[in-house]
Amino acid sequence: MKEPKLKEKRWSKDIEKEIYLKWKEEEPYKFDLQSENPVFSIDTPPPYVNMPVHIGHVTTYILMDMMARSRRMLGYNVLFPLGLDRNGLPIEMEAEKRFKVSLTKISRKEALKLCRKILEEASLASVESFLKCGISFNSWKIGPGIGEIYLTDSDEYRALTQATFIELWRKGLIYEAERVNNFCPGCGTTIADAEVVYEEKLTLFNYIKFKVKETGEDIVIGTTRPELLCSCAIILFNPSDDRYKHLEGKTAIVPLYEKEVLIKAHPIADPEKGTGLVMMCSFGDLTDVRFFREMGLKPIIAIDSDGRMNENSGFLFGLSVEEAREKIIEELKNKGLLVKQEKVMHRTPVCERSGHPIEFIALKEFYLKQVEFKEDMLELANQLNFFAPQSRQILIDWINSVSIDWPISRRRVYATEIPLWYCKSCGEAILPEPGKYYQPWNEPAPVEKCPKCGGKEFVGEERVFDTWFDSSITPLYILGWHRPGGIFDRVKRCSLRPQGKEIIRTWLYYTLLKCYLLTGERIFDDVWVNFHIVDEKGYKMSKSKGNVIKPEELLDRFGAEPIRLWAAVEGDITKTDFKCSFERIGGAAKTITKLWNVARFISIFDKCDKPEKLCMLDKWILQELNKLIKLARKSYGKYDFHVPAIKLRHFLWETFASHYVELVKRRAYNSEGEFSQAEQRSAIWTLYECLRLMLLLFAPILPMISYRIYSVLFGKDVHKESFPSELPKEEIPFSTEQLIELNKNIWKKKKDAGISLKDPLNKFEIPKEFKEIEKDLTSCHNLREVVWV
RNA sequence: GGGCCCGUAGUCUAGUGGCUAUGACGUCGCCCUUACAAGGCGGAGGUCGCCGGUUCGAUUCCGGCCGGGCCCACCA
Repeated sequence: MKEPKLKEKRWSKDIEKEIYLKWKEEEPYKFDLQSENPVFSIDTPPPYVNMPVHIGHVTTYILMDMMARSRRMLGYNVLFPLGLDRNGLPIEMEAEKRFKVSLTKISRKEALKLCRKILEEASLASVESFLKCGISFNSWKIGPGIGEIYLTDSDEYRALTQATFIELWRKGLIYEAERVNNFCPGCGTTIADAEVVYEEKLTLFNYIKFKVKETGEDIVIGTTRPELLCSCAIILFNPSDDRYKHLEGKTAIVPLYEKEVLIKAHPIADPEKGTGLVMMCSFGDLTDVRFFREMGLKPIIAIDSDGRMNENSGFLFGLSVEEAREKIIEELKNKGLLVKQEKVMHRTPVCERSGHPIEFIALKEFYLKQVEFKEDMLELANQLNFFAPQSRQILIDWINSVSIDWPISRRRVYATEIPLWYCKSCGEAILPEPGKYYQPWNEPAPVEKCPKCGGKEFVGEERVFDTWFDSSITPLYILGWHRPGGIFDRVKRCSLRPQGKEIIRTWLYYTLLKCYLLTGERIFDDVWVNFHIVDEKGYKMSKSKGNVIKPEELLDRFGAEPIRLWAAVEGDITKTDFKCSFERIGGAAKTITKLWNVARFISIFDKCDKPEKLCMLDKWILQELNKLIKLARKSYGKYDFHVPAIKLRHFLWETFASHYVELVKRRAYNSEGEFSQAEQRSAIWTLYECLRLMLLLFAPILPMISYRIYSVLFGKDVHKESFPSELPKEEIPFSTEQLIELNKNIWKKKKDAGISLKDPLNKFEIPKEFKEIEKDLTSCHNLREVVWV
């Protein structure tokens, strides 16, 4: 027997390693600035550097890689860069935890030093995992070039963030205002609505006794925020609530503080809630804010920007909100003013990053106008192609819910600085020229004299940007907008934004908004929105649940190709979550082995040229494969790898391996000389041709195994080949189903007769449609006599 | 309270107004048949969530319900 040209007995992650290290070294997927081909650009989500890579990242980047690889084979010049997010609170929070300091309480330079330390230590684990997965990023080097790995805290990136601010400022789209907004005491900064999430928390609903001044009667008010008693401005009941009609216009006395407040009917009070009486405090939530504004009530601010109670709260002064709540409850209890307490589940607004409950505090912040652009944003949302189409609605719902402009300034340290200085004498804001990275707190103003008053002294702005203000320009950055050598002017927009559905209201929305305000157009053609990877039981993976599956663990156990096949075969992640199951990934690994074995078998034969005329059986299998070529071309273009992967796998195991290979084997060997040389050549050529086409179809999904087999057997890089076009149509006298049925019948008959598959069968009836493949049939099944029917 | 999505064998999944509902994993039985036992062959397993309607005919279209997930909203 001949030696297979594929030496290794089976596929292994060691072979994978050889290949990805070679790719890392040679960078075969480098973005080609000279190419004339149409550009296909992918705005890859930049993962946070200091967080461990989640299996969800790995899976979605694998799917993005399939998109990149298939577009390359379809003739596009693909821009597929990796970015790493290094700005903002996650870094700062880790620094605070690790070094046990509050970054806002130490010197700014010191604080930045600690953050840089965290960043230095943050291993490039994510980069390493992506490499092992065979992801075809343009480059593995960090740098400013188009396609290179970019860091969101690099001077280049921050300079661009600042340039966008300067431009938006000049367009009059940014203003500063003091208004009550979401404030996270944990982070010590204002945050946007998009960063607020709600958590069901068990809270005590406290029933507190007030006295009515005029009648001396007691009334009872339920509240979850007793610590705000000092800021109580009015007490409301519903106009339809007969229990309290007699209280209209009377005065209540706030317990402990002995302050007098009005009692009034107002539809905002719900008779069903608590006792039907509600106290309005400044501020328990944003409704209160609105209410105070509408009623012209003067708010009493009880919580300061450090999250502690201020002098207005009297005996609670200096306590944190939680401490204050405990203390005041204690005090109310002691004085017999607390009637009862109920435990209620309460939807509490918390900060998405720190998990700290939100307070409502007025601070001066910069805002980017967005409310007046809602209609434009809805229009953009309708112009985009969403994959899956249902995801569009999530964006539309969010746009419709926008009610205030976007607060973009933050009182933190490790983020892009707001590039502004102020004249010390007249307060005029001084804007620098765009194009450079500025640190106003650390460097002199860009002007000598104030253009307004001629003053010569300036003070630098200390606030920084919301991280989303940085993240919302990734497409502009990767396309090199406003950058020499960039391709933005040529391509105008980014082809594809792939991202998770949980960041539609932040990353997608803000990117569309900002790029629209800057360029006047939609920045993407397509948006691909993915669901998530959950554990085997369907629960979200989290550290606290201890159900996190690390990608490294999977890569170690299976290698990348089985994970990649699983990612395609498991389901449609734009419509549903994937359950991560070792069993299923292991199942995918079998297909990798099968592909390897099939190729190894074919590699036994010496490749030959295409014969003049192909045998009917060979024409048939090529027509079968042609169906897959058609399907894959269509589906890959729509980012659907699921259906083609399933069909490809089935073709490989069933149609090709079980039926075609079994039937053609003896003709390919032709060890007894029963076939002509032309017939033998037809078999061998077709085996190779099928393998070649299968590898081309599999290449975007299984890049490493297809790369290896293709280079050994065909001497070329499969990823530099064009995607196969449809084959010319041939008439086949029998159907695939008929043929499979026929084979199965013969196998079954032999089995029932208790004879071996290679034993002869004396008489067998075969439909005459198969006449043209008679020799293959009789030889394969060892049929002595065929009765044609 | 409003909205969106989902519901097909133990698990995952394809699919369509019409043949006996697709395929995989798992499971059971038999088999080392010379590429592959990480294999081959064969079998079991389903009222396509429930109830109505449209239709000659519904898993598919429509309405309602139940179950699951997500998002939004002023429940103090």
